[in-house]
Amino acid sequence: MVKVNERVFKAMSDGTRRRILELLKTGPKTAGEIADHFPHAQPTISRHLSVLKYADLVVDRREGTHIVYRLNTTVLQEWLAWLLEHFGSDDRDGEA
Amino acid sequence: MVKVNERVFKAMSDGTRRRILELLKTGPKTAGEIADHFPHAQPTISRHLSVLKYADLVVDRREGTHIVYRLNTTVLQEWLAWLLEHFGSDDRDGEA
DNA sequence: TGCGTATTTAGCTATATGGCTATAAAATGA
DNA sequence: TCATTTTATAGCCATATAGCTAAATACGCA
Repeated sequence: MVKVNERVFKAMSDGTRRRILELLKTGPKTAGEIADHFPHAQPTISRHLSVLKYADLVVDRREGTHIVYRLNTTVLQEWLAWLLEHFGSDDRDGEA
Repeated sequence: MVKVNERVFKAMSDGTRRRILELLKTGPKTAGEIADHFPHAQPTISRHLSVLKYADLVVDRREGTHIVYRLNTTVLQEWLAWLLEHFGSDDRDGEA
């Protein structure tokens, strides 16, 4: 069983996926709207979305014909917190 | 020309390399000392070190027979800052 | 049911990655 | 110079990744 954290690192290691996440920061978007922002074929973006979903970084919900993706802010923030905990500079006040 | 940031993401996407960085947080180590901490063959660790070096996350210095690796704290911190800027939660005070 | 739209899945290719063993290279000391 | 130690490089293999096109699936509506 792969830890979520590991999947998040893999998901974040691709520039297109990071740009998808940044795009989703502006609000939920359908798969098609997302694909329109990138120079790749639509199935390519679909695959990126599934990687992001596997990492739990995004959540999808069907709405009629469309599938709407939105950021899973919680996982993203938890990942950032993990990073800071492990690699953040230790020059703060209450450092144990 | 690949941006450093991109290389950092790639470098960080591997668990062994992240553990090498965590190890180096405890202070500089020779390549051999680092390799001793992992269940992989020495050349495998050497390759991981070169990936970290390519991302500028570590710096090496020859000391006689040994090669001492140390964290490049600056790049790591700048990467974290970039991450926070792009993906950090915006629910802080002075948000523009 | 049948059609059109939206999206995913399948299947392919090319390249990248991470592991290994064997070998090379650099420094030291006899 | 030669042997020893330390580390890197070369070369190989298996798997993963990212891209594509073509086909399948899901839904809404006539």
